[in-house]
Amino acid sequence: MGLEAAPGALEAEEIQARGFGRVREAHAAELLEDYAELIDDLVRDGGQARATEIARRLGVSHVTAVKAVARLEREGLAVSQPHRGVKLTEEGAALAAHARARHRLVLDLLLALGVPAEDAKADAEGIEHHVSPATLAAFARFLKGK
Amino acid sequence: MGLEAAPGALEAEEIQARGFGRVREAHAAELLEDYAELIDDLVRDGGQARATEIARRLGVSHVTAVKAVARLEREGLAVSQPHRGVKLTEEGAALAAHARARHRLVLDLLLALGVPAEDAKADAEGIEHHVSPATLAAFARFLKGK
DNA sequence: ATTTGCTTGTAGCCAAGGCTACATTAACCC
DNA sequence: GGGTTAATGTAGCCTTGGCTACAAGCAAAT
Repeated sequence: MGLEAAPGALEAEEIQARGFGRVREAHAAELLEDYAELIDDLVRDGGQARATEIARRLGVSHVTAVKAVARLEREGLAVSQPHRGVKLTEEGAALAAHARARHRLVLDLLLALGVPAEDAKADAEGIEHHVSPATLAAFARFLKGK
Repeated sequence: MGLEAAPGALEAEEIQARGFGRVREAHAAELLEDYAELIDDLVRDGGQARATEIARRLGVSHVTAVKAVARLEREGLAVSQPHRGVKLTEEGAALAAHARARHRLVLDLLLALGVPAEDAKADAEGIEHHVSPATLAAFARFLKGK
């Protein structure tokens, strides 16, 4: 593979495969982003992000939340002390900020296109993780030019 | 939970949790959709959908593709004979048609918003699975009114 | 200071979606 | 027909993201 004739068709297939690969990577990243974003939210308007609270907001068991937090720590995005909640590191906060901005933009776009608020909120949650910078830029352009 | 005061805040949290739950469900469904769509493609313009070819297009090992096909069969979406390729059942074909239409619409929307073709293709692959009927309808409306 | 109750932690399970390495089977070309 | 090559299948492993059930810790009320 790689040095054949008929480059058109082959390229298209490779782009397709790459696309799927990208989706798989996005999935791996999205959990971290969701957790980071939520922790940031909780700290902002509560001062603390407790595992139980995180679990409740995400609709998962506390164990799942704790495991996810452990993963955040492993990746250097958060720190937590046993009974004193979770805090984001600088890197984690940056990730959260980025995710939040993207989320906001996606949501605004959906609303601008006339999607009902509830659906827009729910869909934005899923869509945001699959929006490349190029697409995000296009969204921003559209919203500005409106 | 459920009978407290301050219904506003609680409701918002529940909507959030529901949104995340929806995303998780979408993930479980999307693999099936991707495979169904691809199999449909391959059968259309090749007559056959072989496991190896599916694997190549998706950028995964043949084993992974075979396992996914087995899951499609388990769910009644496809049938396959050992060395004679995979075919979609009626239900599988319906799923594929639905996924294809949605995919097309998402892609068209991205293109209409000025996203470069390559990025649009890659992003559509990820976004399509998180677009609710309401959002899809809004996309269609926008494209028509353009 | 004890009890009671919420929050954390631990153990052990499951399915999905990946992989590599090895075995088998079909197909095609002499 | 026999052999080579490519497609399938099988075994066994890993990680993620879920779960339940049980154990331990902290805090607050009596």
